[in-house]
Amino acid sequence: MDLRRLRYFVAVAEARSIGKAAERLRMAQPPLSVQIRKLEAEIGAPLFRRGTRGMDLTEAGQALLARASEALALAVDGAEAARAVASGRRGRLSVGYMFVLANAVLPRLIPELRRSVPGVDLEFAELSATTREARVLDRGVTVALCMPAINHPEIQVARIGAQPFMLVMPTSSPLARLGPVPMARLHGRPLIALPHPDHGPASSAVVPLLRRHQVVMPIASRVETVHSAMSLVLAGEGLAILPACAQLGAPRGIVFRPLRDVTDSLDIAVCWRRDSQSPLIKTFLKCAEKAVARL
Amino acid sequence: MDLRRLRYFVAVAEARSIGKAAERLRMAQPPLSVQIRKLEAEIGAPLFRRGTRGMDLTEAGQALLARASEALALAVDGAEAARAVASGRRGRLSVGYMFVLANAVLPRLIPELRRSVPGVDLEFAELSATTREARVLDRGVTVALCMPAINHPEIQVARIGAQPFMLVMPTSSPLARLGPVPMARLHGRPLIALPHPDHGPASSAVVPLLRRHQVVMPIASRVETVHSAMSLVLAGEGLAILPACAQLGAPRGIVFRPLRDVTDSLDIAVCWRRDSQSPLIKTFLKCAEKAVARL
DNA sequence: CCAACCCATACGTTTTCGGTATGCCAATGG
DNA sequence: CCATTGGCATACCGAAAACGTATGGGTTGG
Repeated sequence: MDLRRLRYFVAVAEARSIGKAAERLRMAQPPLSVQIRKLEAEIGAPLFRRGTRGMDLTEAGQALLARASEALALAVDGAEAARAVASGRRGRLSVGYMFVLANAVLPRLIPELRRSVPGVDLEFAELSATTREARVLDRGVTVALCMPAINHPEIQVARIGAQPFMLVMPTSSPLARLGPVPMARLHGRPLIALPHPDHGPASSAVVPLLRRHQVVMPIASRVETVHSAMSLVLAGEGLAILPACAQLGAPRGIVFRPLRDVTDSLDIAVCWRRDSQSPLIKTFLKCAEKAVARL
Repeated sequence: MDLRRLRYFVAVAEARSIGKAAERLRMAQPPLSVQIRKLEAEIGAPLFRRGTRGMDLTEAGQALLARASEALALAVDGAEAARAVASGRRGRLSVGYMFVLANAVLPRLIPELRRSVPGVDLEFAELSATTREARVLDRGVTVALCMPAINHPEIQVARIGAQPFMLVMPTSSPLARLGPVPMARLHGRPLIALPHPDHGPASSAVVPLLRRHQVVMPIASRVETVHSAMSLVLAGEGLAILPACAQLGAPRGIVFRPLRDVTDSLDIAVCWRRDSQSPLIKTFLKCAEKAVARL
């Protein structure tokens, strides 16, 4: 069962004549006649009534015609769909994001994406610090919006922005009355720590910052998300040092203050499998840069 | 875009390996590899990710796979459908019937047909004496249930029964009190005549009968259907001589009586185009014979 | 470091397809 | 009534495509 034969068959059925169909197919009449007879032999039944004034479909031919033209359309549509996906006009883009960035970035990013790639099915998935690397590697997500970037040889990273660290405390804290808080004022206070993804669960993203200023903060709790961190801060468990953008998701009763003479920041990055050939990645990158531009 | 390539593609996609797919397709691995690459060249995009442990569909490949397997299924289904129609397991059978036979034959015929050819779309169309020949020739109906048979070189006829002529009159007629009516009693009475289809509108189907018995009946009216004839008989316009089966459709106030010493009858016949290759005709013939058997 | 596995490439053989030439049949027209 | 025309079928040849065998290259696992 050859698709070419079906194409020929449909052409003959529509032209009601082998000669006319051959002309439209830009081929000679005899080989077309041969192909039609071969198709009939393959089916095992005549598909046309040969009249003296052309060809006419038998009922068996009509039954075949309906399916054949549909199959034909599906085949070309399949090819076109594959091309569309390969070119990025259609397809699926699964976006992973870390919760810190959700409030700050997604409201700008999602509409921008929908405008840029209207034919693409978008899917969003929250990533945790512990699973984000695996989700990128196993293609659970096409791209990941991370802070900080993933560090892995198979994963490509594009830095699209950064967020300075800020001090996070309850509104009632005496430090909240200050403007930029001197690092020295933090010495000895309990810290709600987020581990740095690259350095294991016992680490903290702000260890280098504290060490540089010779400030020691005992770690009161270790949490996975900025949200948890802010909850514990609100509960009076301690202070946190979080990227500025977390402020957008902060509950009532929490304030953010800059740290005086501190320029440390966490990178915002787009990460994807180095061997991913999805053409949507560069489009996504543009959208993400735009969304992060004036944070 | 070749259906073979699509078949190969689907096989490789399902086996997730060229080697395995080649085995299932009973061919060597290299040509299959070549065909897949040719398909990718035709599409213009890679359809598989080549890993060291086999092949894996890209998103473009997934988009193609859905359509390709559907197209494949449609192609084989089309072939199967054509075979089914050619063999008579499926298809359409358009049955033409003349009104005289409707009441007597259809109630038996239709259930019998539906049982015999359950996959076939049945269609019934009433035929008039003037158009029945044309409807068979132009394939408006596949078969025609006629009385009498159609007489035409292109039309094949199978006689499946006959109906004797009977005298039709109002219940109030004095002749209705007799048993078999002697032909001589009809002499001079007005006749409601049905034209014989073969002999033009000015003929009558009972001319030979009357002539043989040397009976003359002036023609009061010419009508097209037995129904009209009976209406006029009821209205007192004259007598009619109709095939016995018309009795089943007779209105109240009409009686049928046999004619003494008369064995003339009208054939019931199935008629179809001699060049029609519908396998349903012989099945229909069996059903029609059964339906007519004990009229 | 070698063996196993899997895909890609190369080349010769075979199948199949398309083109040209021609025959056959029926309908049409003088 | 014969010639012409229009349409499909058959025969043969050259070209293209596909298949099989042999072989190379890269990665995984022992």
